[in-house]
Amino acid sequence: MALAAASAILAQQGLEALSTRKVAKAIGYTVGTLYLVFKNLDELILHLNAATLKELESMLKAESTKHPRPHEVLHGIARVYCDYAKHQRARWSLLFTHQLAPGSQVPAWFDLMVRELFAIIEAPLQAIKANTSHSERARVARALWGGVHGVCELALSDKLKWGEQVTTESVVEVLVENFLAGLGQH
Amino acid sequence: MALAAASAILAQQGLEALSTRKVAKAIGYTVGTLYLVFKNLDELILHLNAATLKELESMLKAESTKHPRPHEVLHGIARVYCDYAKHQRARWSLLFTHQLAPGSQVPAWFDLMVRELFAIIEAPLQAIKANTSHSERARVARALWGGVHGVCELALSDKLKWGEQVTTESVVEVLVENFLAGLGQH
DNA sequence: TAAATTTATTGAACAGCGTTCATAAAGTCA
DNA sequence: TGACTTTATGAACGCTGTTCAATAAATTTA
Repeated sequence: MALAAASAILAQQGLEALSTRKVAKAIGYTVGTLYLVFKNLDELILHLNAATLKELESMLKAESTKHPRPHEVLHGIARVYCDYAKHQRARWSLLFTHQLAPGSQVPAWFDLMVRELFAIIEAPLQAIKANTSHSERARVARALWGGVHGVCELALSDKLKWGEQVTTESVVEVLVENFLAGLGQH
Repeated sequence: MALAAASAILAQQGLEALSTRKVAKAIGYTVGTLYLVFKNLDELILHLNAATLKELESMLKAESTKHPRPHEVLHGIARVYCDYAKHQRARWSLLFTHQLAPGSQVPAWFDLMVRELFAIIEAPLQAIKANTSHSERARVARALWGGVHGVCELALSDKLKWGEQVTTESVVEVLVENFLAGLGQH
């Protein structure tokens, strides 16, 4: 209930509007009660982020099966990723904006979810470049995905300051296209 | 004074610790006075970000002159960018974390600074691929830089979940290397 | 110099935030 | 019914951004 309410607040009122009191009120309880379910707001956000990761994962996996060739798979999931970021802006932002308190670290099960997401990208990369070491494949996947993510982030927050005929999709396209072309060359 | 104090707070106590009261106290004034200088916290941050952009610009420009070949220039400034992000974490984060209130938009002089930063990246790209249209060059520069930025961001906030032998620099290296290789191919 | 006016500064106030905790209500079992 | 456990409350604390009438200081005018 709390997670659904939080998700709704994010969708309707944005990142900044998310607060324990609003979530509590939305589900008909008081703040104190919410703190019996979640240790603190960070933990609530963590679980919300987990749900977001799950959603993203299923969407990317679905897209993966649509294309026969690995290049198309990567272009496809990049596009899906951008779309998700655009349409679920606040929820997506929360994934990255949220930085946990210094000292504490993300639980292992969350780490695992992230790794599984990266596995979706590593698979077609493996198909493009076979016989690469595990760490090399991880490096390439993270370079590509960090890249796609960065373009989405800057584009959505309007920080790339491009002209009008330049769209987010076309920039992501350029990034993936050139990266994969370069990858095939080596 | 206020900007210097804010910068110090960011460096010593991190992003979250930045508040109008702390800045005011640090310069020996009360909150009210600070609001006579800046309309609100957003405006203070805007000016702080402008200073950050200036600093970044001069560092990237300095690095640009160090290398004769455009490939080396781009690798060099990518490295400088990562270093800056790593060592001035909070200030750098503030550049991107900070999202202005809905409706209002960044002033024109700030936009111009961003465009000038991108010009530093567009120059070596122009050398690599001459005879490309203005908008195409803008697209390529933003794809590359969005990418480098994304890798830095995810790496610094520890969200890429790679193994231990994978460093931030090596991932950025992979991204730039492959992108430029692909660019040369087309 | 004295008064008038402008400028600079204050500090209290408001609403909201995350978080805690003694208190109270509701449910369970003997 | 009484004892015990679970569930929920709401007031409180210290923090946040922001505003604004009141005050102090500096400057200008008479």
